[in-house]
Amino acid sequence: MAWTDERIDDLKAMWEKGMTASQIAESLGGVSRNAVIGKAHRLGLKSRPSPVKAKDGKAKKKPAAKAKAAPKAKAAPKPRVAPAPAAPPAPPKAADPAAAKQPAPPSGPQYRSIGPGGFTRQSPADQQPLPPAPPRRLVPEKLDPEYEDKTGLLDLTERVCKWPMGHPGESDFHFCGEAVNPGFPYCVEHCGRAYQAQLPRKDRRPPPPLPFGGPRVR
DNA sequence: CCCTGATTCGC
DNA sequence: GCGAATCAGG
Repeated sequence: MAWTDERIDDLKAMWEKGMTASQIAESLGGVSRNAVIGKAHRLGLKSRPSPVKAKDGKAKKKPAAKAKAAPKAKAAPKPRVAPAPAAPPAPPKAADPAAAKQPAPPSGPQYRSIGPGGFTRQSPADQQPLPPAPPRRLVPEKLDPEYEDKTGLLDLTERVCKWPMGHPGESDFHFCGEAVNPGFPYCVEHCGRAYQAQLPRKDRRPPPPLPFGGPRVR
């Protein structure tokens, strides 16, 4: 992402407004916190309460060219930004009383596998058919105070589980909010639901019929 | 751990 | 010029 005049103006305004580099980076989009800080300094915007002391005078030696040439020795420098999961999130299931009880102990073959984050994929035998979507409300109803402290849209960060609970627009809609399985958008439990093991093709059962013969059109 | 800003230096 | 990597304090 290039630093257009417009983005630079936004950066300046936000920086001077006291927003943190992270907030600015998120707001601008397409740049990291480091990029924002680096740019701010290049623009001469510096100086803000920094947690790091400005050690002066003595012994402020940088370890100099330390390791900069050398660290390439590290075979796998881990990228700071985790790649987005290839698989898009599976559609969340509604809170369904019937689904609360686990199915009887599996009598059929079990297909399980371990996901890349170490979670156990849900066996197809355990998979619940998606219940039909309830009627949707287009405008959120008034927020139920009971859910005010639940994880809402604005509470989502890279490290909380983004698995939706309930339905958007309803008063009890919120997100799981547990600590994520590192590198994934969901907690371990919900990774197991989002990334599911596949049956061998030949054994695959046809998908349940879609309600009223087709996807909804909005 | 999480956050923060500062700095360096390969590109 | 850019920003990832790193540092260092809270």
